[in-house]
Amino acid sequence: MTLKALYEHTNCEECPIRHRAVCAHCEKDELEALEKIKYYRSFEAGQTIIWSGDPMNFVGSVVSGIASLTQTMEDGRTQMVGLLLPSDFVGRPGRETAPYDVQATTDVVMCCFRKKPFEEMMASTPHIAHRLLQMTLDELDAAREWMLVLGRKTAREKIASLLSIIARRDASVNKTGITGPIVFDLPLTREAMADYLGLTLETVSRQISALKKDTVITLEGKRHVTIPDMGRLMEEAGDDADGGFLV
Amino acid sequence: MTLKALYEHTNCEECPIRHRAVCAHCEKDELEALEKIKYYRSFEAGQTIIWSGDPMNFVGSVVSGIASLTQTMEDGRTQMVGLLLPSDFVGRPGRETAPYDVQATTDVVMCCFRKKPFEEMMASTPHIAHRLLQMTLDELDAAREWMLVLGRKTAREKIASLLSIIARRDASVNKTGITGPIVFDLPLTREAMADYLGLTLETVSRQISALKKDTVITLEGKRHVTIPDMGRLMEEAGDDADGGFLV
DNA sequence: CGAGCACTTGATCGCTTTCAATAGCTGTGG
DNA sequence: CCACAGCTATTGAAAGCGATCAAGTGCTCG
Repeated sequence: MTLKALYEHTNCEECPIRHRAVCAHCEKDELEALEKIKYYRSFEAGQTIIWSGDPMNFVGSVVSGIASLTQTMEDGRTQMVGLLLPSDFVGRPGRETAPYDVQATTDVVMCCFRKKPFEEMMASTPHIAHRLLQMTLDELDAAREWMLVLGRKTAREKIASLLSIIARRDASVNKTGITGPIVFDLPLTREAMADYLGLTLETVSRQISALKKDTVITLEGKRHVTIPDMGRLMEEAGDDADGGFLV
Repeated sequence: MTLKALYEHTNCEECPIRHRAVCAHCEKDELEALEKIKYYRSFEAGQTIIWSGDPMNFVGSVVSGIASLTQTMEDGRTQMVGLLLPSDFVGRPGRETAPYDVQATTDVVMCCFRKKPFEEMMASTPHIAHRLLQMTLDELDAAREWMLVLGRKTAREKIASLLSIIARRDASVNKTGITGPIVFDLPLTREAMADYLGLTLETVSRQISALKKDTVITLEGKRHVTIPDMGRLMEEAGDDADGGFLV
């Protein structure tokens, strides 16, 4: 697999997620120890990385691409409960089986560690445990933010909220200022957006069309989005346009 | 305040949440250090413990009673994003201002630490940091479980889910077996349940009446609930009655 | 050119909300 | 002791939003 080969010999110092991942606070010697037990795996878009209920032999970080955590009810209803971006961590030290499906939404490369050695490292390396705590607290905040979206926002507000999150992340990665138009590609299908937002894909499609008609967004093709006025989008999301960027 | 006096001199060894709270893994000497910086505060039902946006001077554990984390939109829509039971932790080390309102749902007693000394303790006491990581991961799981409820379940299933959670917790606290009827008092008003479930209080009331009519539950007064058949309730919640108790 | 997939759009249905009236309970004061 | 305010909860009727069912578009790939 070409992607895998691409990452096979990357060393941690040059890793694109070095400063944000679970290893962010590690000293040089700690990094070397991690380097010895890490390995890369790549997954194609659509592939299931881990099945809910299966034993988890490894933990790891998303290096590139987007993965999702999904819960499914017996009758097939599904809800996405997490969106994993580069640097996000997968797996819970100490847990035996996976509680959710983990799926590659785009092509994904992960930096993996077998669970046992990683747990041992964690016990002896406070920097890793501390960083993991920080990241988990951030994820908890994000999950709670999303509970407000799921529980109380209208379909239109839900779409605007999702677009605003993706736009903000993109602006922060690309160091684009928050003035002027923001342009990005949607990394999710309509169906994935629906699973994230607790909607049907038809409703997602309709609301995107409506936002387009009202010039809150512009579309080229199905996925390429332009946000002419970020403040406007955040109003549509029901967020306070002032406070929103502090997140 | 009498409640406060009641807890003023409690020592940690006898503390009812000793084995579950953030201090659970502490050794005797670590506990003594914590003991020196702790203090108790009590709050009456309905009181706001912390206002969203306010500086957080302390962190702490719920000793008794129930508190809730709530987010509010500008137009007044509110969503509960966390239910804090005894032993649950409030506050995030390293954070300056509170992201949510924390409200006392019943009378509440908290074991508090000023933030600064607690952060210092945490840095020097891996047992505390490790326990906090565990607890945060558990909360994250609970939040994600709730995202499925909010995003994909019907009103009836939402109510059944909430009742089943409360019933399970009660059964585990009281060491009641899971066979035979379960009896408990609802600690939440209809409005609080609605805020938790992303519903209106009218819908909550209607669905409770419906579950009563269908003998899934029995009510004495407005709050005293009997669950004759837990398996039945879990079916109504849309959960797998087999797997559900493993949580 | 046709199959397959992602997406859009239309029409209708039904669940939850909204608006509104009422009941039951508790505490207060004449 | 009763009247009444204030609160929580229930119930009814109507409206609205998103789901469901269904058809059709546009694109890519064999």
